Amino acid sequence: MAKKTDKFESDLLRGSLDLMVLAILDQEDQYGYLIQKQIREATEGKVTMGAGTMYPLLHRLEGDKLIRSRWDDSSGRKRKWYSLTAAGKKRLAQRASQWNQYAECMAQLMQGWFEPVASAKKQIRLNKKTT
Amino acid sequence: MAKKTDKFESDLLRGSLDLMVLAILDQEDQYGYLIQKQIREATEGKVTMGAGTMYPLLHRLEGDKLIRSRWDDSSGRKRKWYSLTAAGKKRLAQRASQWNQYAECMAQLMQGWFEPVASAKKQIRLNKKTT
DNA sequence: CGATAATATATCGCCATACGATACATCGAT
DNA sequence: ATCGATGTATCGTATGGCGATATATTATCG
Repeated sequence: MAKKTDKFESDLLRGSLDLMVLAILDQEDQYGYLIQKQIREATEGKVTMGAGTMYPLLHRLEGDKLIRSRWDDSSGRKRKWYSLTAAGKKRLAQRASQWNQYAECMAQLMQGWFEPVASAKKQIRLNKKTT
Repeated sequence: MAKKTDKFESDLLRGSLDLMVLAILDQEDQYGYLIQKQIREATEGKVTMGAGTMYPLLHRLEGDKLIRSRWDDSSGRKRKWYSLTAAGKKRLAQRASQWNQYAECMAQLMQGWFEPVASAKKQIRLNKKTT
């Protein structure tokens, strides 16, 4: 019914949004609002995380000690900055590998329905090793 | 907590199990129990769909007119065979394309954390076009 | 022949989580 | 003063995968 051609269904995002956030925080520290923006821009608006998804997720990750937060209002604005913990980095590696395997499984089952993922081939930069 | 290294978390499956089933039914008609088996074997046990997931999903797809069922007990066993409808084929194309795009988005965001998906490169068979 | 496992479908309650709505506070610009 | 953007937070709802459970039939093995 909903004719939203340019946005993914939430069930597709489920179970990988945490991975996205972890990956973004691995690059550099961010605060929630920025992460939202980053995801939106990096995916050309195809993946959007509302605040109602973002903040609970961040709290969950912090509760699991995968990320750590600190308030900073030195720039006028009060912002809660998050950074990856060691456990977070480890989890990121796990989840990235898992996602990768899952994508392979899908490829296996979706033979004939897959177009080659051009970007995935070109933009791989193995500057970090998974596990 | 759960140390299931060789099985994916259910949230990862969420939103793509229907796609799997659709893709399998596109190849040939199947009944539930068989689909379960197919998915399990095609993914080397890494993706397993319990009956409590399978049948409700099948019912949902049928309710949406994406698949059609017919009982057959000519082989001794009573089996409910499912086949794709025209709407189902269309949906499959949509969802496959969507998955593909999503995988690209992930690749975008996960730069440096992706290993090359070897199988995805080799086993692509573009015998059908998406959209 | 009786017991057990595999086949086959179905449903129920639980629970995690993505979402929209809403709230609230601050800052810059008009 | 007002308004929009920034920034964080929480609540209720809906969805759907999961384990447990039920039920029936068939095949197998002792």
